[in-house]
Amino acid sequence: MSTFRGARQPTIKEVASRAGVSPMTVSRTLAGGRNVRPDVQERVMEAVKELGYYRNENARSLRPGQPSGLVGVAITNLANPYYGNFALGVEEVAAEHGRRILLGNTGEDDARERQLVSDFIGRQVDGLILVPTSGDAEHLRPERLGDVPLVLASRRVPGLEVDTVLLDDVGGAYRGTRSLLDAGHTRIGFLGNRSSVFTGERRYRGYERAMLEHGAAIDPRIVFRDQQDVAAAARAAKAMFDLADAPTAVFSANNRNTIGAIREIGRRIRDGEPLHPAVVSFDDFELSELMPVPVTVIDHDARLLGREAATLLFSRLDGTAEDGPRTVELPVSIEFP
Amino acid sequence: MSTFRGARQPTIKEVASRAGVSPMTVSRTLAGGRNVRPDVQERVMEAVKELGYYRNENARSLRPGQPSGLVGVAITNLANPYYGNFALGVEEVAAEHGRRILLGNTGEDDARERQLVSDFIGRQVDGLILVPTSGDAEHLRPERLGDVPLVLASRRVPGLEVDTVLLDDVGGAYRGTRSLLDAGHTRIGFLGNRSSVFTGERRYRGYERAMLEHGAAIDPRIVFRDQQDVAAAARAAKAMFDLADAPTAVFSANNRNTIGAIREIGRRIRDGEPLHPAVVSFDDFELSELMPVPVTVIDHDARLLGREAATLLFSRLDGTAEDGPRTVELPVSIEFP
DNA sequence: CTGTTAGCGCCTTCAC
DNA sequence: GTGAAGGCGCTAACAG
Repeated sequence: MSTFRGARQPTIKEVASRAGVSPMTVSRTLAGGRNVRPDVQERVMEAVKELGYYRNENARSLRPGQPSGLVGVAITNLANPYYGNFALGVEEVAAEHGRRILLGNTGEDDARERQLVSDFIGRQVDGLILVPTSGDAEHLRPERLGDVPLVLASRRVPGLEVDTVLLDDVGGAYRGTRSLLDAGHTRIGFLGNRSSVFTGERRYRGYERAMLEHGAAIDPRIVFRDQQDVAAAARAAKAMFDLADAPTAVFSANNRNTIGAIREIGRRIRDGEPLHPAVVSFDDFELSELMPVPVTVIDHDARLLGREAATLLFSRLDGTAEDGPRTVELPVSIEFP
Repeated sequence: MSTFRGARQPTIKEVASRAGVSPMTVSRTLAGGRNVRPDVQERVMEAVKELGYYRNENARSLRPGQPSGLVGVAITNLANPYYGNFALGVEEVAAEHGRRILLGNTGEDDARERQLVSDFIGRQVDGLILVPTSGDAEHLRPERLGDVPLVLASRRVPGLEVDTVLLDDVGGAYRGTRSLLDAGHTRIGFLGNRSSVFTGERRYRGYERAMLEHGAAIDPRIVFRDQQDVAAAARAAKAMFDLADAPTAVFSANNRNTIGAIREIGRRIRDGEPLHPAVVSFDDFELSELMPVPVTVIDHDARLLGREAATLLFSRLDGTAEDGPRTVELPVSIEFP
């Protein structure tokens, strides 16, 4: 029972000898058949089929200047449906351009991100798409990447000027908070990410701006900015509603916080508490219309974000792109209950 | 503004000449440094750093018998959080084994699956993990794959005997349906996938077995087996509840059908209909505890399924595996409301 | 301990 | 319209 040595694939030589031609003729046939007699092409294709031959793409891309046809994609958390959709968008556009994606999950770990990126470079990717973990920019500088084009998605990296696709975090959070203020709420709690997370910071800024503009006070006791998962969010919501002067409305900066908050609110309602806060959620979730409290959703399209990132990358690869780094900010839409 | 030609990476030769040694010494150093003087190693590593050199993995794996370190993964729908988690599980185990994944989305399209698989083979993947679209087995036969090991996940392909990871679909559906019967329901509707989808068929079988065993009649008018998305599921649920003799409980064979059914039920309840069916859902979903009707969930771990698939594959690659094709069937757990 | 040779699979370039 | 030579980046095998 010896170690599996990697099945040997048939090579162009074997196809050639089977078809009674030289490897060059096989190569030319596979490249479209220019300057190869039709009957010879036919013999070649037959040999290809019989042997189950597939052209070795790795050997092909060995030649300098030959693209590998690979795009390296590193995201923070594939378990989050949002990033699944993002990856799908990237994959779709890559496929449309005849490229394949190498996918890695960073889990918000800087070291893992570095490791993935260098591996991708070692595999000769034509480009990189990255949802960066809030870290330093050193390992992402163009010269460190051997000038492989890089597109950032969802978040920026401080000090790194590259093509970027973002959501309108600030505007969405502003408008969401605004809708609560317009409905008469002034005591509005905030649930969100660590401020070190780019989107966490931006969404807080939108909340803050709306509050200040309206002359509403921001009470630090109902601002919770450190929840990265549902359980933590539920605990924060509990602390918020345990206050004597609990908020009458909650702005939640992302899906995870929304689920946690609503879980806590639902629990209290089932326990008979006379609690009916309005909720605004950045990020959509399914069945939001069936929640025990009305939920306003700030919706956006992760798949589109992925498509935009890939489009940006390929425009760079095709040389269609202008020179400077570009930023695309996708709009969000507000859906009232 | 010419086309971007793929940034040329520094090669082992450049590192060698910079460090004043031969390429072999660089190669040896990078391979761990056996038989290289420490001070020379240091010089080499310095040159590597200065030049930003990354070993070209594609060139490396050109050598026959050398694994590429790549695993091809094709799934049906990355937008489905279930498969996002599955992909994550595969990625994790692959990373633990120092492998990277090439990810493709088939969208339940046979042609696309064939295309992806041949591309993966052309890129010299060491193995394949596939959630097959219910199609034929021809293009997946070992000889067509150049004997690259293949693991199927979630579904089987008729006539293809390979390593497979499945859920206990039949048992889960049986127990779920059984719990409804035990609660006194006998008129139980079924919502599910096309029977051509492997899991759709298996889950129906579990439902059917429980019903027949209990002596409950299966009324074709409340069995809907052709819904692949939420909208279709909601329509099916509507048809079901529009009947004069509507069911008192619903068994839903997957997440998409559950969401559709509950959306429809919620709508009717809001409209004042005196409707309170019990629901059993194969597949978990968030906030199921807050639904307007009690939902029993047949839960399972997609990420674990991915991990198992990858584990099966790597045991094959390491030669640890026994000979015959193996099937792993993961248990499901039932969570009552 | 280090270097030279040769060859992996493919394709550009140059003959014929 | 076809083939032979050579080289892409890397490393086993064989010197020294």
